[in-house]
Amino acid sequence: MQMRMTSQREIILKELQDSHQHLTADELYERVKKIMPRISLATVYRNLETLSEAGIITKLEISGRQKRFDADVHPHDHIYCLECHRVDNIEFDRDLVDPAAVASDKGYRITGYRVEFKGICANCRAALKTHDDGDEQ
Amino acid sequence: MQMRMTSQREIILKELQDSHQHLTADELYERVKKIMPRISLATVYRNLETLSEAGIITKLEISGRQKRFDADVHPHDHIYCLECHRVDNIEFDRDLVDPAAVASDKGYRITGYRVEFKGICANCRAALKTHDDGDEQ
DNA sequence: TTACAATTGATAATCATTACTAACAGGGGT
DNA sequence: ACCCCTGTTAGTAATGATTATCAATTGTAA
Repeated sequence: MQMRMTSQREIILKELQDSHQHLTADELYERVKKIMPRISLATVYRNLETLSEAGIITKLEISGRQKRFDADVHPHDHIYCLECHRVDNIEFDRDLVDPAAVASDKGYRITGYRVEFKGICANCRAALKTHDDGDEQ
Repeated sequence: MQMRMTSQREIILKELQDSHQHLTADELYERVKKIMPRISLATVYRNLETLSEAGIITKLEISGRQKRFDADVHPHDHIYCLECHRVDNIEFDRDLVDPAAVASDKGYRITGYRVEFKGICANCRAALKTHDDGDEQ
């Protein structure tokens, strides 16, 4: 992906880096506006997308925009397909993760955690293989 | 939380259970409409919320509605605060999780995973302690 | 059987994000 | 210097998911 490092892009990136936080597009927009008052919110969104496609930053997200609901309430984890966005339960030995051993340094009281795998489901693997020979995401 | 098991609520729950899937509100709405054609999408949303508050179903979600961006691209995990929705990096030994050992049964090709802790951050713990003596979520 | 609170359907409003569009900017090449 | 090409921008409209509002309905309990 070609990408010119425009001044807008540079400021957005620098503000995110300097923040040492996980900012939303909106929060970043507010910060960048202080430096470049005429910048547009759309520009912030567009450049965050571009920068994360280029691997310069990371977008934190879950499977898609819509929330999903699960009638199974016992603690378990999930895997979702990057292609079709389906979500499946997954067997994963949760004893491997010890919340107590984590992040006491941050001062959090941990009440739970989830492990979330992503990949390509069987259906989509087959579909991709037929016409495209599956290289994705 | 008090809650009458209304016919709408019952059908919504049953459809979700019978599906053995992780449906979105919209998908569930489409299914429920076949049984109760005059039901409103808002009712579906409302009852999914109510049922998950009651612990009868689970809502799959990440910290809030907005996406967040991270200038740190090395593989790492996150913890977020249920109160104020802040997100912090977390040190977690990712070698504990072996993607290859997971979910081959489902036919997925796994390309990555995240571990996401939730809890109450130090700030919010302090704030809650002063007036409410912290019982939450 | 009246009286109150919870719930519903319908729809408006909100929020986050994406799409659109006309204007602008920065190279080449000529 | 001039034109052309493409990427990018600001501004704004449109979209999609979710939540809020509200009058009407229902269930429950006195």
